[in-house]
Amino acid sequence: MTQTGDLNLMKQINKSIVLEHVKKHAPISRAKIAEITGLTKATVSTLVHELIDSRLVQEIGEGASSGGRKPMMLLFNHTAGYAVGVELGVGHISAVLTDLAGHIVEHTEAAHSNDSVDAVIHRLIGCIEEMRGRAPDGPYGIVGIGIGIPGIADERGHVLFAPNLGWEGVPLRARIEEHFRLPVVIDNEANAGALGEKEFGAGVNTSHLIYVSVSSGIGTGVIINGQLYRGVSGFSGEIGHTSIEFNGRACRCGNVGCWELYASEQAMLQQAQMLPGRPTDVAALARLAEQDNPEAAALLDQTGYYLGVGLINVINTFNPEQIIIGGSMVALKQWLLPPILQCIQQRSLPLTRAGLEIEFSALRGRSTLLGAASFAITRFFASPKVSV
Amino acid sequence: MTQTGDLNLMKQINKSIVLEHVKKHAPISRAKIAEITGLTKATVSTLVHELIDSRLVQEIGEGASSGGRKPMMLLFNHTAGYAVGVELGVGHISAVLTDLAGHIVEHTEAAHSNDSVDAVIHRLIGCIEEMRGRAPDGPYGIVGIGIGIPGIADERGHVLFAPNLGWEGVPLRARIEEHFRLPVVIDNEANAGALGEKEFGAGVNTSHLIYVSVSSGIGTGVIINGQLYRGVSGFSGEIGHTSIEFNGRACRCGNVGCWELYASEQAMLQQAQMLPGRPTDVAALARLAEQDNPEAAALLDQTGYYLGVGLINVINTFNPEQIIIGGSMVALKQWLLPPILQCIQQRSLPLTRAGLEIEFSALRGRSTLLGAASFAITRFFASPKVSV
DNA sequence: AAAGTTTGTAAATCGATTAAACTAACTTTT
DNA sequence: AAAAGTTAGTTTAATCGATTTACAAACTTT
Repeated sequence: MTQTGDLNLMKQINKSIVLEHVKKHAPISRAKIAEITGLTKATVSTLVHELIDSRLVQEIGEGASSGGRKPMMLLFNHTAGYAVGVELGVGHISAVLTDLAGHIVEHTEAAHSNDSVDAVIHRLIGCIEEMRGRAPDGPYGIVGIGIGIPGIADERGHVLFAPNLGWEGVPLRARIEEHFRLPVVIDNEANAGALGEKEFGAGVNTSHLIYVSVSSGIGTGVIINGQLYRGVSGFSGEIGHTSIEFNGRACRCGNVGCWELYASEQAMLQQAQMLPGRPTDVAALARLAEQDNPEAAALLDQTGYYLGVGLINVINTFNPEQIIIGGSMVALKQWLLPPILQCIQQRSLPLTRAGLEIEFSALRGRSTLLGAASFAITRFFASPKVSV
Repeated sequence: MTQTGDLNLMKQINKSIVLEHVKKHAPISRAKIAEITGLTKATVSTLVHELIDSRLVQEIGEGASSGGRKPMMLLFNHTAGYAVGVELGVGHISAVLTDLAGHIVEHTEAAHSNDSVDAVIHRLIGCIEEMRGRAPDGPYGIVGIGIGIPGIADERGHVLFAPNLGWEGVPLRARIEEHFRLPVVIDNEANAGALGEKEFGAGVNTSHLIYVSVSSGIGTGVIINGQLYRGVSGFSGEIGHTSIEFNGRACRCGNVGCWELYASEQAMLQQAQMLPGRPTDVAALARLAEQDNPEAAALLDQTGYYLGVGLINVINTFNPEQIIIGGSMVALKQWLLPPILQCIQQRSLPLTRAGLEIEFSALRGRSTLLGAASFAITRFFASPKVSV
């Protein structure tokens, strides 16, 4: 049973094209949509009418005339529904409530002691319930829940492997869906981060981007042709565990000389123990660097170099349009970016480098949360019920 | 001007679904196609009628009854047209003529002295002309020409960079199209090889595969969701130039410790100079290994190990369904595969490794040629003129 | 020989887009 | 200020491909 072409598919395609244009070029008139999409004015008119009926689009009033009848301007009704985005960390849970445009309207945080799976899920449900309770009314209410996890999930929403949580084979989606009776999407935190950047962050205009989340480890999310690439079993993007030194130290993953053994926050802070004051977190190290401590500067320089080494591999592998660096190391941008750029300048192919943007996340640690919410929103628009 | 949904698109989708099924499940009846695609019998009937009219499908006779009227069996008419596939090597040109199913019906080879771009193109045109001249008659004649090059081409068919040929900025597609007045597709030889394996080789049932061509260098072709991934500017898959030792030897690409400095044929043969008889090619080394020479065995073991080290990076990056190793090293499969598998067994994540197939090309050096032909065939079926 | 199956076509219907005409509302020109 | 020209959006009829339903043809099984 392949996906065949029928009138239904046709309408679905055109309707989502129209909505996409309203979202992207708002405020916009029906005539303008017809002009830039190539659809006829009549088609756009009927589709817009249906979108207004389903409360996803609003007429906002007349726009300025350009020598004829004034156009009626259209807006995406981003408050027609809300999504919950959750980041499940080690010892920590964050959750946000966003509208359909990814604007955060509520947020909450909680610690968890990570003692048992049930206890963590209980806390998780608590956070989500809080967000649900604070959601404003809207025609669609809460459209879904997205959860970013520090590990791998399969398409059924089972957490296959989350070493830092100590989880293996936890049917998380089923557990949450059972409680809330809402669609739930589970995915890796780096994948969520990548999607967050693509939808609401530095990557809105990019279709080939790699998101590199540098925190205690290094996680990566790969977006190709505007879509997350998950690999055949959801394991793609374990670039943190590619080797940059085949005779290097053994990693707990089984490989040797993994990138994250050199360039992660953990690797850096380990080295930082030899520095004055023994900084134990990024902020402390940043303070030290601000005081022009030469050893701190050298350590940051070296970490940037290691990041660059791995990024060159990413560049030569994917030839991406954009690389976005997220995670806790974003705070060190001013010290890390120069050595990263220098390393890439020296070692990468000029033609591959051309047109490549390397940026730090501008979402200030919320890329994963927004990406998780985006999972739910995307699923909402893809569902046949709304059939946009 | 986006691609919108209209009746034309609808028909195009369904028609290619029908043709795809005829190709894949031939011989097959109209009723069976309707059953497995979900299209109605009437729709299948009219589409098949049009495909027969355009000579792409044939009725081959009645099949066995399963308790009712006998079905009329359909076949893809693979001799309706022919494609030329060319491999442009360093000092060497190969060309094949294939039918629309990728069966090789003619082939030729030629040497070139690589003295000037014009001289090489002249030779190239000669080979293609020979293939064209030997092509049987068919309703569509020669549908196109595909050329695999040892370098990078952009979407206009300009050879941007081919260091081993010494080419830079050669408008190869324009030159060949001008001469033959036929559609020409230019792409990297590894990309062609990947497509060849996907269409006609070990990867026919796979949608996420990585083709690794190990010859003098290491080239890679990445197929994701059944499609070649080319990167934003055509440079994806330079995995041969990812570093596996960040303090290693400098590579001519500008990077350091590149995989191909360790695991390519060239790297191996360089080491082989210390062996008895100083083997200068793969065949000579194979002979030495067959005589149970321990140093040769050790060298092959080491090369397999290096290949494995890089393949683990590929696996952790892409989580592919299949990895196909091609190129001149295929002849050494019996010595290389064990150390490769051992290395992967030891160092890769069990869950990522699960279900992964690692194979050597079974197309015996013709994956690039077949892939090149496949470029032309794919373009033929995608062209609006045929509008399958 | 009758009943049941399966294949493939034919005729009528449906539904979404399109093309063309039209109304509405505005600006510019005379 | 009236006339002419522009632009926005709707209405109406036409088109076209898939679907639904019906049916004829050609089998096998009972």
